[in-house]
Amino acid sequence: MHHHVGTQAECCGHHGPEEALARAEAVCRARDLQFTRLRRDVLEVVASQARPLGAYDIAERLSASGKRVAAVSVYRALDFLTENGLVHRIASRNAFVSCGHTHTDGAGLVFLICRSCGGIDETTSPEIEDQLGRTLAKAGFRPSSRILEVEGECGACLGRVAEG
Amino acid sequence: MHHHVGTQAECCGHHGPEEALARAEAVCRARDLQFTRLRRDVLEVVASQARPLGAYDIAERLSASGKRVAAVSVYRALDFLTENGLVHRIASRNAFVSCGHTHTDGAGLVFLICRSCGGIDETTSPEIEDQLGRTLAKAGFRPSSRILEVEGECGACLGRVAEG
DNA sequence: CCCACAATGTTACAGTGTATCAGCGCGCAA
DNA sequence: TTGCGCGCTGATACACTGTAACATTGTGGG
Repeated sequence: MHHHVGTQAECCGHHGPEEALARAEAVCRARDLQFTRLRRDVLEVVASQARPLGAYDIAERLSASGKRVAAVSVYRALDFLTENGLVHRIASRNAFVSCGHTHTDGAGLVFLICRSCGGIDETTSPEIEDQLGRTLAKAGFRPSSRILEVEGECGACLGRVAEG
Repeated sequence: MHHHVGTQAECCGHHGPEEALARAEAVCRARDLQFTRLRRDVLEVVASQARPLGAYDIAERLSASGKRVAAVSVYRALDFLTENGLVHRIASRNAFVSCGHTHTDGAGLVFLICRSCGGIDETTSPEIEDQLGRTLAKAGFRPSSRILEVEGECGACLGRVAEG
């Protein structure tokens, strides 16, 4: 399950950076790819937040620790990470989140973005995938990729309001 | 039905500008809103294409007929049109298409974007909506808006390749 | 050591979207 | 008719997002 309270009072499901880094290392070792310092740092920053971060935001955070990191470098690292399913781009926000799944293959993801806390949760639904497949087949359309992003209020924020 | 061949050899379902303009006029009259010249022109340009157009692209086309139209004006018109469900923004492309439905309320839309011809088709699926609703309820998430965009190959382009 | 190649640094620039303020048009009240 | 208010448009400037091009560094294999 990807619903558990994080260590930083986040309101949405969120895996910490350790888990993301471990998975990234494993993936890169398996595929014989370089998990370089920059890529590691970018992933760490992204995974440290439950909400999606913009590339320039990431660059700023990385630059805060002395050595300046240009946005273009961040973009390259993000390209690498997204290609390998370690982070996802949120089209409706021009921002990035670390992937919270031990990756099957990148299909079937649903992103739940909370308007109140800005947090993002990632889930999958075979049923939706099924129905979408049927709908596409009926339309004679062969899909190669898709995005499904929902904006609203997450359970934690709804509960918080209810309590007052 | 929103699947019919347009008059300009488009490959995807596409309603011409006349229909879009007529609907826009009706909507604005009903809601007591101003369907100004600029808004009309922007909608006409957007509706004349089966593929999504960028705001700057629209501005260029409008400027072609003598009088220069700045991008900012186009954005304002697009804001108006999207707020009233007359055009939709395609997040994965940073572009806009005219709405092909007599609008229920804006929910449940699925956009099919063809990689080959660049055309876009708009459809709805109550079944997907159902499943999505269930998935969100299970996650304790209250949705306020959503986007579902699929990229791939449309039927016409698949057929064209098959024939050779 | 040297070479090939991948990754990063740096600068410049293109594309997308917004803030701000000024001018314009039009209805409406005095 | 004049003046006012208000929404729309024009125009400039700017912020944010993303990419191209080329130099430099690092890394691994001959």
